[in-house]
Amino acid sequence: MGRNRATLADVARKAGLSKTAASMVLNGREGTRLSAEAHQRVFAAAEELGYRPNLAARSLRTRKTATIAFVSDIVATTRFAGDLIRGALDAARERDHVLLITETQGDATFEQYAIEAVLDRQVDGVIYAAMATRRLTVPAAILGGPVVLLNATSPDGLPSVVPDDEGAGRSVATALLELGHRDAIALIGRNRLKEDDPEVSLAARARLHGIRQTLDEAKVGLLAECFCTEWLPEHGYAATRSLLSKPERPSAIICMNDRLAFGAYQALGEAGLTVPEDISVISFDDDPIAAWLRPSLATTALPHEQMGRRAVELLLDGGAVEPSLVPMPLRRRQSLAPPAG
Amino acid sequence: MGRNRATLADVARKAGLSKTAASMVLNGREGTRLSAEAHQRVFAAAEELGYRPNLAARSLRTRKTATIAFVSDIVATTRFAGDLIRGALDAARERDHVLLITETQGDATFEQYAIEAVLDRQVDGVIYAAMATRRLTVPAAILGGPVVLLNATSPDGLPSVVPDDEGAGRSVATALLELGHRDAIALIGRNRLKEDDPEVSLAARARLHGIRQTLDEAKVGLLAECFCTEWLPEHGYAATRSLLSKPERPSAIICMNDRLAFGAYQALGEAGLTVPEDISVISFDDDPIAAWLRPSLATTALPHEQMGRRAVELLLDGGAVEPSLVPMPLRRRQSLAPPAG
DNA sequence: AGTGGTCGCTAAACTGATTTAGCAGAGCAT
DNA sequence: ATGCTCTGCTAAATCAGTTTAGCGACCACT
Repeated sequence: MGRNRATLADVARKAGLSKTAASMVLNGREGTRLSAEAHQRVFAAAEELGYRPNLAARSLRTRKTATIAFVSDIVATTRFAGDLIRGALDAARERDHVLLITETQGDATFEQYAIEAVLDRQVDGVIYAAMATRRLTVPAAILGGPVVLLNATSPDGLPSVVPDDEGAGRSVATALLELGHRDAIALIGRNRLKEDDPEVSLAARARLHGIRQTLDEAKVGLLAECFCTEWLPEHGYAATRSLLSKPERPSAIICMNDRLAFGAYQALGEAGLTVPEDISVISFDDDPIAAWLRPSLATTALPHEQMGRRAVELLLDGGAVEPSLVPMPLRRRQSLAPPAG
Repeated sequence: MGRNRATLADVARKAGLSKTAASMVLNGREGTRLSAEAHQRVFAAAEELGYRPNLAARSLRTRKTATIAFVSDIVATTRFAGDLIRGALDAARERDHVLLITETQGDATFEQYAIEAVLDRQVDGVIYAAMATRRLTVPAAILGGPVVLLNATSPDGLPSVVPDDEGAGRSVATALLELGHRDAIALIGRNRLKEDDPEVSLAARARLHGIRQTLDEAKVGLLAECFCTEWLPEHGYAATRSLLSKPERPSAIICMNDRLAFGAYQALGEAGLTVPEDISVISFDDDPIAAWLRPSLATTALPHEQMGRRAVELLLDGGAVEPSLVPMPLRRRQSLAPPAG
């Protein structure tokens, strides 16, 4: 790769100047006293030779690589990871940086390896990303340089970027209240583990808190709360069936994520109920399926692209120490309507 | 990042030997005549200092960075990209390599920039990935070194890795024939653009060809073929409705991808038909939704993880010049049954 | 005439590794 | 005693940049 690239020495020779002069001109150093003509000659020579600096050589001296490590537990299993990466990629490009991506698969050995691999390559900083919003402890090895936590927080008070799940909870509840839903709102997706262990999830508790807070303020109580061991369609399906077997039918269902809502749709369809005429449904995440469902599903979007972007900004431009909360926009879609009759 | 790292000189000093000796011992060079005791001392010193070589310095000399560029058009918009990357990441790790990921967003300027950025960093090779299987022309700039095309082919005969869509077409048709479906099989997702322009898609034509070939051999003809301008749920929905409006009802539907099938499910549900008792459905891709649908959707899986892996193997280990076809396994699920009565 | 300052530029050191060329000493034969 | 080979190791060059220190020419001022 990159055989026959012109070097700085080549440029200097062609311009009839020293490497020093060429280096200074090309780096646009202030305060140098090189003549305008020298500038011309260097630029012309560089242009003509198609000169591009060898960043390995440069970083040996400057200890800057213009490279950021993106270390995450799992990139593949969620379709959100791509957005996180894309946002980071965009922001990095704008700052002339590039991303070295590694995955730990939640395995300590792999993690150790991944971190050594990126540190050996002298990255300028590390974005340590989790695929589920949670609290975690950062491996000591990366604390030697700038670190930003992405979709995670840590007890060490490192800079971090997380979605505003509590705000999303408020948006969801507010949307239903505004439509006139009151005491017939059901919630699907309660989960003790997710709610109580911040190392498993921060989202569950925050979403619940946001919902509760808003409903409390309106003096409205939940009609029912269904617990689910996982947030998968089959659990949403089962929860909805159990919900419908009770005497009081809900006017609206809040699902803790879109996959649960997907299951809920299936159960509602089988029960002959139509969304939103009989029951409104709203949820969290804005998974691609939310827009594909019939009727399309109202949900609050995980702002993953924004978050990835923000992480790079924090890392390179510095900024706030307290967790950076990225708002989750509400996507109003067809699954919302005022309560029936 | 990485302040205070011990250098080779530190190790040599501590071992009471020269940098040369230390370098040779640590690299396990054959044919050197350093004593067993010298080996001991170097290893001990390196261990004690926690020495890790500075790869920027090494690669300046060796012109190897143990880094691969992964350049793709779009990583974010498809949930498959993650699998492609994960496979590549795994294979790279096994070979002590790391991935530098960039995205071109299909924009020529960004592409130019991305390629310069990775070449400046002296990557050992480039994986050039497309998110839709298609034919493309590789930018000349990366032809100076090893290149592998991932999910794409090029007219230049570069090594490439693509899914075996034709084989998938045969699997799908065979599965239906084995269940006893004959002349009442409908196909949803014909698309002239995708079928005729290899720069748009290679999958559509190959899938169609595989299906046709198998049906022809069994002397079976398609009951109907629906064209769709895009392969999205709404188009599958519309196509299925038009299909059901005709007098002859199909016993099975082949959808060109899972999103079309998702739309088909919705239309079938509304028409009061049940899958698979009334109509079998089978498709391509193995999108996560395929397993979430009720009944779960039989489909042929895009082997993205395998493909990512294969690309790295081809790049680093060398190998076949003709396109490497990765099989698409058939996922037999609940949406298949023998034709009704 | 000597001193000091500015201008325009360069030599050489430096980054941290690998690699080439070769040196000192021991052992052996002549 | 000399020459030769082999052993065990090292000095120095090299990779492609950045950075420090400073050199020679010219001018102005006392």
